Amino acid sequence: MIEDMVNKNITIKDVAKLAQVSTGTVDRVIHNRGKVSDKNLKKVQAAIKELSYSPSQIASALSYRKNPITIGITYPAVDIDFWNEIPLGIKAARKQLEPFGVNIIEIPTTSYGFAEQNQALKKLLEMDVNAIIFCAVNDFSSSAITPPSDVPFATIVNKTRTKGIAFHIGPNDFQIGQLSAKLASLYTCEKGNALILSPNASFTGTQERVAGFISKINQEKLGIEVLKTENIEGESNSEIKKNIYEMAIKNISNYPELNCIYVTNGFFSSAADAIIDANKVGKIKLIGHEYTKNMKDYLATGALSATIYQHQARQTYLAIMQMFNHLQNKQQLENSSIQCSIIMKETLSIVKIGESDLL
Amino acid sequence: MIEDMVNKNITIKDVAKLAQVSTGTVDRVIHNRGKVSDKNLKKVQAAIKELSYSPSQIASALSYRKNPITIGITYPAVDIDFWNEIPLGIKAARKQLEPFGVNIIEIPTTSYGFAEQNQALKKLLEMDVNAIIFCAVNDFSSSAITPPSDVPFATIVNKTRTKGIAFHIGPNDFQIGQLSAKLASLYTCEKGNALILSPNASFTGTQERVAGFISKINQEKLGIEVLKTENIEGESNSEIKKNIYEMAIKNISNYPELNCIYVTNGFFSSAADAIIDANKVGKIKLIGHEYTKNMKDYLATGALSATIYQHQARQTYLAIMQMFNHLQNKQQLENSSIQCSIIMKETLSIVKIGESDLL
DNA sequence: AAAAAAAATGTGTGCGCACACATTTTAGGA
DNA sequence: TCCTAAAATGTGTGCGCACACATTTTTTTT
Repeated sequence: MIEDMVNKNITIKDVAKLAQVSTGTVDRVIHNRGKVSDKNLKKVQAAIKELSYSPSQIASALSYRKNPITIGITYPAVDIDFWNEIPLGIKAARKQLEPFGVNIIEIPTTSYGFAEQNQALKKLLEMDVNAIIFCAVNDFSSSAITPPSDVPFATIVNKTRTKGIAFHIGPNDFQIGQLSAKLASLYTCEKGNALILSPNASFTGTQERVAGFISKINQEKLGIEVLKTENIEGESNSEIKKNIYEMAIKNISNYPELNCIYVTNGFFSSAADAIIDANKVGKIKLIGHEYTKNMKDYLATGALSATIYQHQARQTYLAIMQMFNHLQNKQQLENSSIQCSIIMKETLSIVKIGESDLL
Repeated sequence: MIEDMVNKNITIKDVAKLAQVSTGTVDRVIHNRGKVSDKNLKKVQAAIKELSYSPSQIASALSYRKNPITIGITYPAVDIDFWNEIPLGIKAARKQLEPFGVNIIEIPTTSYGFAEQNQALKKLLEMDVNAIIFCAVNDFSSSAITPPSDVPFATIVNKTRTKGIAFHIGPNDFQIGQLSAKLASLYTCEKGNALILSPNASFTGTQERVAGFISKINQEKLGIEVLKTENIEGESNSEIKKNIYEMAIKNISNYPELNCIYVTNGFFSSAADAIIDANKVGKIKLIGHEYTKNMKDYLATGALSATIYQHQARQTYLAIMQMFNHLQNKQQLENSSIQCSIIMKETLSIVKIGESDLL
């Protein structure tokens, strides 16, 4: 009774003693290394249960330093604010895991192409990483990308239908599409005539958002009519931006009643420019996605009303941390959706961005 | 050159070797234990810098287990959803820090009273805690509560003007008051006639929120007129709720043009009930604060439009973690504001609540 | 100048685990 | 039954640090 009060740490030794075996045997049981007789296996398992023993993470980590864990991550290093956040998450995870002797290898790709992504994956596997985090963009259910079978493989940002994925962390794009519709409704006082501009419309996330947006409108009396939906593609970012701008200008003049534009990703600024140039600031409400460095002015003037931000740095950080906990402490892997934030003029200083965003 | 490639861990031994002293001396320098000659002090500091050495957290933690860190926390265990979240944050921190041998002692108080809070503080100090987290409610600038001088003392939830506080983590109440005003404006299409109900109006946070709300309206053309501001007090929660309800009913009948109620804390449900009973659902928009278990129905029917939630569990968790990092790794302490979330029908499944909210 | 006190410095052990390696036990074959 | 291979079990070392304690050096006192 009194001994119970003394919060003595249960160690592998205690287990060994109770099970009447050596610490080596206990170790073998814990790590499923085999080479243990049935009799002792059961005794040790019983002892572990009775003492409710769990290995000390730090002692374990200290010991592991001899052959450290390596986690690989690949992502598109396309120079827009969206992707620039990924390395911030990596940096934070690296800092936190460095004392644990964890090695994080990052291989950025210069494009969204499957070929380059596959090459990056191959490189990581050649470097004998213990796990891989993959920034998904296109849905590669077509098996353009094949997750390795021997190494845990997780995705962030965009969900895919591919088999063999250990876990996924990302936004629920359908729901944030619905939320976008609600914001559009609020900003237009339930009298909205909306244009949907969908850049990179082939990406899974984009499609989900549009679906969510439409579904919400049909499902509830939000007072929004979608006048037109434009899918916008382009070879380069600048081309996409140009096309968005032109498409916005065109539709603004085509539809005098237009009072709302929904841009389904982080390219909203081109639409904002169009609204400004068409002298429609305040008259046309713009709803978009993500956080960009230059959005502050757009918010201040009202050229942009609100965006929904998916905290990419946090996604990255969480994925790495979960992978680490899995490798080191055998924690189970599970999908989780990331919490998204509404960014408006009034929340700009409340929402945490990028690195400041991790906890 | 080639040696640089081998990512050898720099240890205290390497530092000792370079500085031509023993590891014991290096240890003394690192921990400011004194008893080191000036000459050696400088040599060691130089060596640490040259090797850019930083102690291994895990090895340190393992060693510390001999006399573990204890963190004390006290909070009002008043049985409302708001305060019920604090223990969730404690639980999560405890789980994460348990392998580090950290002890977390919690002393709930049954009231908001200074007397009981002081008693809890005293108890914690008697138990030789290494740090204290204090859930502030009233501003105790009047020195009703005196932070101990020898133990780091942090506050969460409400900011106070008291001296000697190591750091504070909490919402920026003025800003969320401003955001509330914006939401009120959006939901009333810039044609708002608002009633402010301010329960526990003596609390710092409440006052700040009202100030933010009013300031935002005056500062921008939000199209809201505040018809009346009611400060509501009461001896018990049930009395406060009753008073809110009655005050709402009274004002609803007094002001036929009333179409918006702002409740400055988590007691919004009484106002929602009043709106329902007055048959004004949809006509009067209700903006409140925090998350409560029963809010889902209010949101679904439209009796409640939106609240702003301050993630109390996360505040608690972050405060404990920061304190731990300070004690164990000498990390510097700093104030930080918590990210708040807008809760509306459309975000209910996106926002993370309570325990699920920590990362 | 020797003795005593104080300051500075060095040494060694344990924290709990992982894993290589040594030793013992058991099973299999002659 | 004895010998050998295989299976099972036990032992010991290092991971990097904190801290008690032992030892050495310097300063002060007589």
